[in-house]
Amino acid sequence: MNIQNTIETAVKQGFLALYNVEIPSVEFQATRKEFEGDITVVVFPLLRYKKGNPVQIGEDLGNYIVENVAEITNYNVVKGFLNLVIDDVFYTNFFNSVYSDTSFGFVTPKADDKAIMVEYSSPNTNKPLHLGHVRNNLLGYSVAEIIKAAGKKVYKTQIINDRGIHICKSMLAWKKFAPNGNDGQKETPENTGLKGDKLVGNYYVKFDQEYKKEITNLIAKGLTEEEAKKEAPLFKEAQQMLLKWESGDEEVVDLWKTMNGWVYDGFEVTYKNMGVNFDNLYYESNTYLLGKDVVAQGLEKGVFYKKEDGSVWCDLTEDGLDEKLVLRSDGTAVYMTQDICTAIQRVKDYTDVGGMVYTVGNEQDYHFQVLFLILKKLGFDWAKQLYHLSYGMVDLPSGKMKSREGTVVDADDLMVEMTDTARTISEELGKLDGYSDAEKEDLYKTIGMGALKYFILKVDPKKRILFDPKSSVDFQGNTGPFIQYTYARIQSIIRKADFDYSKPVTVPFHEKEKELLKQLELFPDTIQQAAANYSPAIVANYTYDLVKEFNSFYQNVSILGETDLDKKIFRVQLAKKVADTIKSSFSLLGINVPERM
RNA sequence: GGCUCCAUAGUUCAAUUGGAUAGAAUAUCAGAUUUCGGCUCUGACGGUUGAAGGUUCGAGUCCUUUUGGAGUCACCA
Repeated sequence: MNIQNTIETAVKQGFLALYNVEIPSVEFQATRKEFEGDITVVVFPLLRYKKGNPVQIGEDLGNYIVENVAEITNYNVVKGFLNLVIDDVFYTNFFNSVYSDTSFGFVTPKADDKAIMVEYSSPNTNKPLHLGHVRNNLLGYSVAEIIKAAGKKVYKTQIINDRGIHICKSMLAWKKFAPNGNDGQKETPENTGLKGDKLVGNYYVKFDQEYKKEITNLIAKGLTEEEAKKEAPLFKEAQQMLLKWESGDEEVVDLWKTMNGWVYDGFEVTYKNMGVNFDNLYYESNTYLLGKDVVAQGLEKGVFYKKEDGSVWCDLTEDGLDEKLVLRSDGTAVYMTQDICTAIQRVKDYTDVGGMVYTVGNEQDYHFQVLFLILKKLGFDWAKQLYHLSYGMVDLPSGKMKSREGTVVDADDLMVEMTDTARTISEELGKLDGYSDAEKEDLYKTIGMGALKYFILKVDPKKRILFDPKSSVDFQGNTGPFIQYTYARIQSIIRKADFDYSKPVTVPFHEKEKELLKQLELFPDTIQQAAANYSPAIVANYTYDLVKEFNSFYQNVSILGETDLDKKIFRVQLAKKVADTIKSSFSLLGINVPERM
């Protein structure tokens, strides 16, 4: 039973005993450092149930709690804030009970609990991943890990947009414009050494360039821009290709398979470097034809209605939204319909799924609002547990990223750049004697990726990020490497602690030790809070606070230099627990920690 | 134009979801340590929380109005 619950019960009992009034809940906060005490009961809200002077009520409650709760030794009241002092014994017990708990803060899911499916990444297969995808991947992966740690079963998934006109553009451009590679054949990843997604991406850009030329020519011949866009031969050809693909034309489908294969190989490398993974994949080419059933179902239930031209709509005007098309007049499905079906399909495939999280940029806020509402109207019980993990754009100082114009920060390039920066800095410090080259490279990657991931994840998801590749990623202050550094330093201490420090001890606390213990105690609650808010930023900021608290302790207190054996043991244990907690909480962000750096 | 989101120190971010004197980092300046690991620590400087009203014991947070920025409003995905 945690201390807060104990006090809450006591406050309720106290209120009943003193004023004969029942209260439903009690509000807590951590006591501010300038006041004496460890936990604070906010008295003001209680005035609703018992009119009176908040200070007097605080005094009464304080008295009652000190008398009735063993762990509380003292109290004071400032305005309407009742500060309670928690006995050291409580913290000693707390520490000894979690010290060797390797899953401290993590909750194991119950067998019959519903699972959550977390979708993220979901790229198009016509271009490489860029900085925007990096934010998406890091967020999605991290939120999945956090929800898992908070006690829910999680499936990580993505839907791959592998069909549509955009794919045909790359295919067509490759077919028409690809020069021959080293072996005399048309360019492939094998004969050029290019990463598959890069190669395909180049042809997507190529298409756009040639297309623009055609448009310009047509406009010069007197067409309007609108007309030119539709009449350009390349565009018409791409449309033809899509029709062929849809009718299962063998040549087109083969090319599509080949080129998508290149892209998947390329993506796999990027995902591996980024440290993210998926439990299953959905392909739009498999799901885009689903839908007729759902439309029929919706019509039957009266959720959808048919217009004269045969198109099917969902009227959401009562909920303050628009009418939404779910089936074109020619009988084909739109994006929304596919999303409805994919959601339903997932629950069919994984029957324990009770909710879903969609990691998609905030430009689709409206889309998901509509999607969730329609699913609710269709009467699925899991529709209440849908969440759109919406995040802001990642901007560059030079302006928006546009993949067609090539003004993007490529994910692979970015990761290489981060690793290089880490290498430069680490080599200057030169603390890596005895490390093999491979170990060093591994470490540089850990640090570089740590910097990148922490930089992106520490910010609230819905805020936009301004990313300056040159100066934004720092290695000092509130950064990943700063935290990794602290971890490595603790490991150094542990390596040097060549005595048996395994036994539980009871020692009087140094002020800094108590602060650290308080911070450690917050960890389980932090995970729950981060899960409830779908926010890795909460975990990141917690870790930073923990590290700051540790550094303050480290500066003020000697660990291995302590002469009292029990104190020395406790300090090593405490340092170790802090390191373990850094490691756990960083694992929730997908960040590794080095033993040395 | 309708709807949604954002705005906090020069800069990058916090603020326990309505709680105490709005906190960190960075940059700048001053100091401590020179030892478990050097990227550690302490302090100073820095704010009318975009603006104006309102709600209440109490507002960065909620409501109204307003300014600026972004997104969205396709038989595109």
